[in-house]
Amino acid sequence: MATGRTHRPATRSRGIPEATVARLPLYLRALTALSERSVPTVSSEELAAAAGVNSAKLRKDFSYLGSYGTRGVGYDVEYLVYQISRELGLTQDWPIVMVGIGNLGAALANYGGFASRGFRVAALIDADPSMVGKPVAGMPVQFIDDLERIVAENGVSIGVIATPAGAAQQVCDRLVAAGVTSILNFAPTVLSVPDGVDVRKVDLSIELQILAFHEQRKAGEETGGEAILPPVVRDAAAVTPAEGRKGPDGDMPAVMPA
Amino acid sequence: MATGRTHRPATRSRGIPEATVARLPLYLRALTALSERSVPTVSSEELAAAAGVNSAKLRKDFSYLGSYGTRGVGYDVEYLVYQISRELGLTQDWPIVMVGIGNLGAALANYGGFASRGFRVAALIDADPSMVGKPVAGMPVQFIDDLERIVAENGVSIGVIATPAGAAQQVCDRLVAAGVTSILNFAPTVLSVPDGVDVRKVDLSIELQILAFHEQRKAGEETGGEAILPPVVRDAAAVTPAEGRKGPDGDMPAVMPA
DNA sequence: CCATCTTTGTGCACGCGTTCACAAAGACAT
DNA sequence: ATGTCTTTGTGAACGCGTGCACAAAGATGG
Repeated sequence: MATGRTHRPATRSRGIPEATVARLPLYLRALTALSERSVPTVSSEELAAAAGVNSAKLRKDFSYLGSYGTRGVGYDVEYLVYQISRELGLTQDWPIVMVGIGNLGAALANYGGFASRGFRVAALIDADPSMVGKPVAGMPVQFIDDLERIVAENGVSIGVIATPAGAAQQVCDRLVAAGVTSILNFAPTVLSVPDGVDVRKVDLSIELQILAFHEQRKAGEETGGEAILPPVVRDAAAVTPAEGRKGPDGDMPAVMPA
Repeated sequence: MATGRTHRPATRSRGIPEATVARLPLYLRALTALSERSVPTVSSEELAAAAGVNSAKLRKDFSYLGSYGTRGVGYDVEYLVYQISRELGLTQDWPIVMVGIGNLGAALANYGGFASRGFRVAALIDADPSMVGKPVAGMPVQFIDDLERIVAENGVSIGVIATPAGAAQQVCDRLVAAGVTSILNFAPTVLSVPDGVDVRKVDLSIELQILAFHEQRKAGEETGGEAILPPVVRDAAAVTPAEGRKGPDGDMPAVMPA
């Protein structure tokens, strides 16, 4: 299992930087809102504020796409919407399959943001026979045995995994074998995929843990002026790693199960 | 500051790099799995493989926490689980409130990963009166008017927003005013918060759009050796931005509504 | 046509994060 | 104790992303 290469070499010289690509949807959303209000043009300063980024960063981002602005005026909203949409590949229709129609999967299927921007849910797939046929988001759930057929018949290249962690890798393998080359993973697991397959990962509990870290730091700082030592616990488990290797001693607080 | 002979981690300063913090939950998950299988020690190479990262990166990440490994052996699993948990602030209990109990909010409330690692859902809040009192994930939904009281009584410092986009900023303002200093936002909006408040954002459609970009590039590359021009459309809207500013002309494909 | 004003596009410097490569440190065998 | 072997911890180089600051470009007005 020497796979596991989830990140790409990113040696695209004339490519658009990853960080820029990640912001393009942000700009697109802000521009769409302006478009709906029939705003004809927008300056980098205004658009940057709406997207929550620095204006210099925004201009540099757009410079990778080309010179689409007019100096002294700004950017044409409609034109920019089209250019970014095209760059992101949203001018075409992307059929996607969603595997794992539990609580989260059903919520995602119902989530409007999925279907609204060029993405079309081609099928909902689950491994639970009692789910099969039940309508979710106006669409009958299909059995996982049909996964390969569904992917092939619909030309699906993007899959969404919302299964439990234990099933995710297996589902991933089947999706990849069937021809899917991009995966959005909601299961709390690291997926191994061959080269050429992109995986993006959304993990709810990880985000919370990152917030908790910052929250703890804030709380620790306002306690006093201590700048070096952590605020609280520093006594228990303050042993050297070597001697801490004994066997079944459960003095650690059970922080989590899975 | 580069003293060669400080046996203590003096340069621990106080700042763990953001990128490292974002990976700590990943390591923690892998370590927890090892712990459940009663694996006593693990090498950086093995753990890195399980977490899907480079082993050098993992060692450098751990070096920010201190010298918790044993050369020639590896890391003590239980000890490392405890150290990372403490660093992330997971040894304490974090009460959180979730606002917006629609499809997504209900799914999140039911999602085990939330409650499992030191986080406790203190309250579910919604603005829809018909939702109030209904049990979701074994907990009655409360009305949004009680938001401030709930936050204060439970000492909540972390809030999760799963409302529609239109309501997110308003809810955010109320949470912040009530004392919440960390927000996890699932609504597709840019939130404005005062300094000192952390916001993390999970946007499902943005992730899909990023995947679509890479997917399009893959498709374009395998078409042929064209290296400069984009694969397809290059005729329509190939006008200068200046003259494209006319009024109500809908020749752009309607890519999305909201 | 010229002057002025606005806003873009970008060269440049800087800081962060990643990766390599290796010395130091400890385990283990003899 | 000594040597060998394994694995950590980290110095250093490198590349990417960010933000500043400004010249170029075009609009606008006289």
